[in-house]
Amino acid sequence: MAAVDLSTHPGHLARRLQQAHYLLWNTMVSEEITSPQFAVLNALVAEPGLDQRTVGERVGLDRSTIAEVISRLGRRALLDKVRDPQDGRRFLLRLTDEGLRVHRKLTVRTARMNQVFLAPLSAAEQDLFFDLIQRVSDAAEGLRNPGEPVRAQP
Amino acid sequence: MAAVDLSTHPGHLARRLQQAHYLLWNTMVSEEITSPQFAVLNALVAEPGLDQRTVGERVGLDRSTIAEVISRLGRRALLDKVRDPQDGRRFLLRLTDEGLRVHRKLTVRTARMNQVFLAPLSAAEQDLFFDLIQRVSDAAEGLRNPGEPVRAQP
DNA sequence: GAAAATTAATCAGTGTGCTGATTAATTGGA
DNA sequence: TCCAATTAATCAGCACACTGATTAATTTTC
Repeated sequence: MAAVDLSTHPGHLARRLQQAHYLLWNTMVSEEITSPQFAVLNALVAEPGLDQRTVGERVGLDRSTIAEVISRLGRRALLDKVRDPQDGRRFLLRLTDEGLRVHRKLTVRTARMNQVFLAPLSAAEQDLFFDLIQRVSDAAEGLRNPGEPVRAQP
Repeated sequence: MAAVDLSTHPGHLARRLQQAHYLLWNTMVSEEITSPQFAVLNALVAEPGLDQRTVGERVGLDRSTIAEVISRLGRRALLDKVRDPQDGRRFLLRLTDEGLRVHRKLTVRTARMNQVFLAPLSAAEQDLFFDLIQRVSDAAEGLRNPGEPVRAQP
């Protein structure tokens, strides 16, 4: 009888939070385009012509996952993939007109969904929510690459 | 040029948080047993003899996912699966001695990992972190089944 | 300028997570 | 009692997510 209370385990809470979000996304935003796919579209709106690896970096997806996400978006004709003439290893990515249109539409719906999702928190609590999660994520991310300290001492 | 700032999108933050957790789990807890697998072991320590569906309910995994997780734990001989003689549809689940041993070992390591993961937050902030995430998750969960209000009026 | 190191993308393999359809067993009602 | 509804589990199909190995192109180094 040495069971643990999972409600004090951040990993468990993170998974539950993502599930809750997935649910709401599906009902309020889109059943075709997923949240990571929207993140990729958004990155390419901000910086058209990025290569695949860099897009992955921007949205926090590894090389394999980003490849699949991009191939799906390509299949739906939401983006174009062109070999970089300067560097034959790279593919340069750019949204199609349809991709831009979808991004615009989902931006509106996503904003509405976020409001509903965060409605149980006051404005001050919402800020705190972002801040706390971001600090924990950043710190864990920092443990990954010990070669790049957050602040180097002289 | 209508790109959005993803750092104010709870879904994006939830995904990043889970990634960060996954990373730390792998290095500090186990490369074989995943966090959801540990959650299942933990549920069966708390309530031995549960059926598959109920375990899924306890840890927040749907019928398909819980089936695969359990089949993996069974393959590793961490739990036993026996037909319920009372109800031939159910399988009753119970940890093996090895399953108990693994749960004990991982409980210690998980506690250590959680400390490291939450280290960037003060004790008060950690409480807040749990509270905010839980409230958002619970509220979204509540939107799912409108037939079960949180508090019924008499 | 050719060999070595690096880098972008892909592939194979594993695991989580969801939905819709199906199968098998149990329960409830006419 | 028998037929209908419900329920537990499985299966097929899709999508995300990571690692390690491979391939192809570029850059570095000697």
